[in-house]
Amino acid sequence: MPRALATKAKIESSALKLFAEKGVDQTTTRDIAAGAGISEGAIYRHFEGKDAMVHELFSANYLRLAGEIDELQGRETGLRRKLAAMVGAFCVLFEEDPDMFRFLLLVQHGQLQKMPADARTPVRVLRDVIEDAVQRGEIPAQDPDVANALVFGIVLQPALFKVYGQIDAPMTALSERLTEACWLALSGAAD
Amino acid sequence: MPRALATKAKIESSALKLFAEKGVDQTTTRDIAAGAGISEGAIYRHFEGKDAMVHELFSANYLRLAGEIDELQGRETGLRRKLAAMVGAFCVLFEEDPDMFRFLLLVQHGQLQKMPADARTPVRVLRDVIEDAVQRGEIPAQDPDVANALVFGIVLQPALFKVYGQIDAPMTALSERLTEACWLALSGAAD
DNA sequence: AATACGCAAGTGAGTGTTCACTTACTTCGG
DNA sequence: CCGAAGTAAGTGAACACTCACTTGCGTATT
Repeated sequence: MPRALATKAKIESSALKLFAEKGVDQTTTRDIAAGAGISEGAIYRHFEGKDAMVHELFSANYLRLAGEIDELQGRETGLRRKLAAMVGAFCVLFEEDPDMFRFLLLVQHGQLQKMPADARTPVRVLRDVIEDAVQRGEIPAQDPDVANALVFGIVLQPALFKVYGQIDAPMTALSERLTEACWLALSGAAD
Repeated sequence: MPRALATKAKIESSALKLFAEKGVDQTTTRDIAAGAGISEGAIYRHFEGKDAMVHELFSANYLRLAGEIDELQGRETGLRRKLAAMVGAFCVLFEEDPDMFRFLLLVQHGQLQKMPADARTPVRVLRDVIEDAVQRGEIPAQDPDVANALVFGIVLQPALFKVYGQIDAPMTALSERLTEACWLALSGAAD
């Protein structure tokens, strides 16, 4: 890896960790530099500023997550199997890098609006899957945005509880339970 | 209302609105004073500081919410009816004061840890209801924390989507749909 | 193969601004 | 008339960002 990219990666990893730990506003550029083992000024060789850094970090990780979920979902047929694949992937990724999810959950409030309207986000990926399932008659007709929210809630809230230490079990152990809950919530719609 | 209480209420309402709109860190004590129509110094006659104000605001509203939900739940018998009462109350309260919920959702990350461990929070209220239902054999035995997370996710995520403008329908219109989803998620447990 | 050159990367001591909070003083109400 | 409530101009600290300078690396030249 070229020197520049290596440094940028060190900055990103330090920032992500600190942001997840203390929040963006409580993390200073000094902290980030110290964590990365470089000087404060060096940050500005790689990022336009702190805000741009947060946005870049959010956008890259959020879209990558969408891509991975979309990829896995595309390999399966039928809503039930697609759900299992997506939920399973989310759980594995969460266990692999909890800091990243904590960061995404933490800053989403401010960042979601800054995403281009046509961006392929996790929200859009899931929405498409649900609309397709309705079209095929796999689940009853229902408001796709509400259905979307139900699935997101069922998956994200346990992750949040895990972050807060309110759930001990690893997310991967909950994968099937969550998939089943999503399936029931979507098939039992009386909309 | 005595003058002092009236002023404090004006400060609280201004702060809550601004916090919900721009986030705590992007809201200055100046903004709050301007919104309340008083001088900046006056804030410090009523609050120890900004941090204390945030905590007070969070804690009071969070516990009041728990109290109201608990009250309503206590009047019903059977998990199904208790869920309907709690979800319904949440939806009505959300419509009445969306800023407050946006505020609670926004600052919870930082504030939840500061709550005393024995505080009667919404999380505890719901947990008790679920454990009781398991005890009575109304739903299968299951991890109460996971069950808790499912219900919270099913109710909160649609509210979040509403805050983000991703759902148009008023929360009150979703009340029954959400109650049903909670019920299905809890009864269909294969834990 | 050795040297010189140019530029990207890195440094760290500023710098100006913003902001929470203070203080000395005034006004109001019972 | 006294104490609580309110004011407005500070004050100091923190912080994102800059700038003048140095270091290190790839490449071209001899």
